[in-house]
Amino acid sequence: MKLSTRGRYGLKAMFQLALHFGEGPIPLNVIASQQELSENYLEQIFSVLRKVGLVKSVRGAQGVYMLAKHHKNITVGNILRVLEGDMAPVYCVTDDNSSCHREEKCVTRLVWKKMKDSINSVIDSITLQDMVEEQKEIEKANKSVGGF
Amino acid sequence: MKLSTRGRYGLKAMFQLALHFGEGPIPLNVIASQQELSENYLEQIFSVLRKVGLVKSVRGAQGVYMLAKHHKNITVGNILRVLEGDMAPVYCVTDDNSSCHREEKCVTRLVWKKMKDSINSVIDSITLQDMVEEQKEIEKANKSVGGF
DNA sequence: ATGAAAACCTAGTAATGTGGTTGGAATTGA
DNA sequence: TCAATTCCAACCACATTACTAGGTTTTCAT
Repeated sequence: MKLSTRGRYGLKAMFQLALHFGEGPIPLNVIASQQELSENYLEQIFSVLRKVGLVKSVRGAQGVYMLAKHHKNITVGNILRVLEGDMAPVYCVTDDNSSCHREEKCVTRLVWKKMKDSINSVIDSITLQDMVEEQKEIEKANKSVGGF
Repeated sequence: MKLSTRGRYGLKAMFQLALHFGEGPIPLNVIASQQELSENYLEQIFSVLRKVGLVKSVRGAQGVYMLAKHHKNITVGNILRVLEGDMAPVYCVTDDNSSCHREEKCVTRLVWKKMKDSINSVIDSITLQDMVEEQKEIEKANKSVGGF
């Protein structure tokens, strides 16, 4: 029951983009080195994010990535579902479930359903903007106690 | 972000034990064939469940497994945490987290924490008894519409 | 124009985890 | 005593993960 690196790296990188939203877009190698990730690997992740319209890119020298829309309109759920697939604990409660002939009569399925709904309700309620604001709070708190 | 078969099979099997709580214990091969699972594989799962005290066993011919305590006192969370490990979406919010030098200052960590808490709150709120009662409800509903 | 820097793309690959199987030993009721 | 069952340890094939490698394309700066 663990997320893969795709979801983890992807969210972290998107959060970085959101943090520097006003200050112009960022090339990928900067994000990669900030987060100590492989640039090539992060590229693959961003390729997916771009194709679903969560980020935009500018090609060529001085090329960059940027959020495709305001970070208040991007939720953690948007990102994770793209990178991890349907956020369901078992396949029989995914959106594209074709299997599971027992369907409704299965009580364990109800349990999985509750887990799924709970997970999605959390990740859909957190936007990148929420995270940015939280970050600013933390920085402020640290500064007021003398930093570090 | 999927459960492994261990968690899925384990919960289903424990649910079977709970369903037949009054009617005496059940040998593993019965459960295995009911759920169409490998008996040997299920044994490995029950070995773990026994060692943590969720089930008891009787050895020898006519050997059986039974719940170690009343099914109202066993939650889905009890079972899943044993079979899947800490139900956290990433390692940095597991109980035995030794890594993650950033610790408190990390906003994404707060997101993972919320996911973890949400998941655990769901699975800890459902007991095997709840599932048994739900099953009885379903059966009753089916019967009253003419069965099948 | 040209070179460098970046996005973009595809294939391969080592390590790890998953989901078992195999084959037995120990225990005990009939 | 034998058959049924729990118990145990090792092994194994396959899939997935988390990359790396090595390019192609695009575009800016000079």
